Amino acid sequence: MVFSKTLTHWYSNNKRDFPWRKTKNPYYIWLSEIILQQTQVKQGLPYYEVFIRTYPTVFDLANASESEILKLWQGLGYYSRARNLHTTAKYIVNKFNGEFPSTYDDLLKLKGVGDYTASAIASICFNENTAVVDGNVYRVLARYFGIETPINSTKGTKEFKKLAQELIDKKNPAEFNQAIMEFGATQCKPKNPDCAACPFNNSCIALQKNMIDKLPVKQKTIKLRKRYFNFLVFISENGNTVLEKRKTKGIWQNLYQFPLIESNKSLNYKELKDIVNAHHVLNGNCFNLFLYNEDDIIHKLSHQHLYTKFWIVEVKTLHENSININDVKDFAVPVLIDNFLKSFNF
DNA sequence: AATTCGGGGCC
DNA sequence: GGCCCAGAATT
Repeated sequence: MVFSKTLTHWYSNNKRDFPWRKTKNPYYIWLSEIILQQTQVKQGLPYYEVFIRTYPTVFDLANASESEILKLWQGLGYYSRARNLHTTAKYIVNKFNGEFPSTYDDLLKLKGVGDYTASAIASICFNENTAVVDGNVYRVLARYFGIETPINSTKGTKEFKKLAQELIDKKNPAEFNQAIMEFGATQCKPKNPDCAACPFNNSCIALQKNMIDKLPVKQKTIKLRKRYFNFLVFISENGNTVLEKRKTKGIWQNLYQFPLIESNKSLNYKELKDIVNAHHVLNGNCFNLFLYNEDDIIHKLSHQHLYTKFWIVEVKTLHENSININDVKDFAVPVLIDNFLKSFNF
C-alpha cells in the first residue's frame, strides 16, 4: 500500500502531457495502445496524431482500405499491428455497432489485443481492476522487490502479473497502471536511472544489493539471420517502374517493394545478370543493367540483417501493370525501400 | 516454450 | 554492437 501510494503521488507530480491522457474514449485509448506496443512514445506520438485526425471514429477506420492504413503506418514497424487494427475496427463496427467491449475478458478476444492491452483499456476506460504488465512494469517490480525470475519465462510472466495485481490501487486502477509505466519510462529507466532522486531509494531491494544493472533478468539472446536482397528497380522510357506486394508470411507482409531476388550470398554483376536472364524477367528484351549502391546497404531488423543491393534496370517498355514513378509514393513500403526512394533521383 | 514479427534511440 | 521500447501471434 505504501508502494502504491508513493507511486501515484510521484505520478501526480511527474506525469507527462500526452493527448491520450486527455480522453477515456476506448477508441482513442485502443489506438494509442496498439501504436505504443514495443514502441517508444517519441516514435509513436506523430503516428497517433495522424491516425486520429484521419480516422476520428472507429467507423472511419473500418471504412478505410488496408493499403491506406498501411501507408499511414509506414515506418512504424510490426505491420501486423496495422493489419489487426483494421480487422478489429471492422469487427467492432459490424458486430458491436461501433461500441467497444468494456471488460478485460471481452477485450482480450480482439485481434492484436493481448493481456497488456486488454488490461490497459479495461482499467483506463472502464475502471476495471486489472494490472498492466509491460516492459516498464517488469523493470520496476524486478528492481524494487529484487526479483530474479526471468521476465520472459512462463513462471516470470505469471509471477509479475500476480504481483502487479496485488499492488494495484483498487480505488483507481487507471491511475496506478499509468503511474507505474510512467515511472519505469522516466525514472526507473533501463540504463543509468537516477536512483539518488528516486522516491523509493530507501526501500528498493536492487539498489540495496547493488543490482540495478542486473535486473530485470532476461533469458536467452536472440539469434540473427543474414539475408541477401537484390531489388530490381525497373525504369522504362515512359517513366514507369514495377512494384510488387509481399504476400508471403514473414517481414513486411502486404507492403510493397521492387521485384526481389534473394540469394544466399552477395551477388556480383555477372551472377545477378545470369539470374535475370535465366528467369526470363524481361522476355528477352534488351536492357541496361547497373548497380546503384557499390557497398551493400545493411538494413538491421530485430532478427535479421538484410544485405541489400539495388539494381537499376533500364528498359524500353514495361508490362501493363507497371506504375508511373510518380505514383510510387502512394504505396506503403518498408523503410529500406523508402530510404532508397529518398536518395535516388528517378 | 521458443520464434518471429520493425524501426529508432541509447549507451 | 547489444539492449530496450506502453507486446502479440504463431509455431
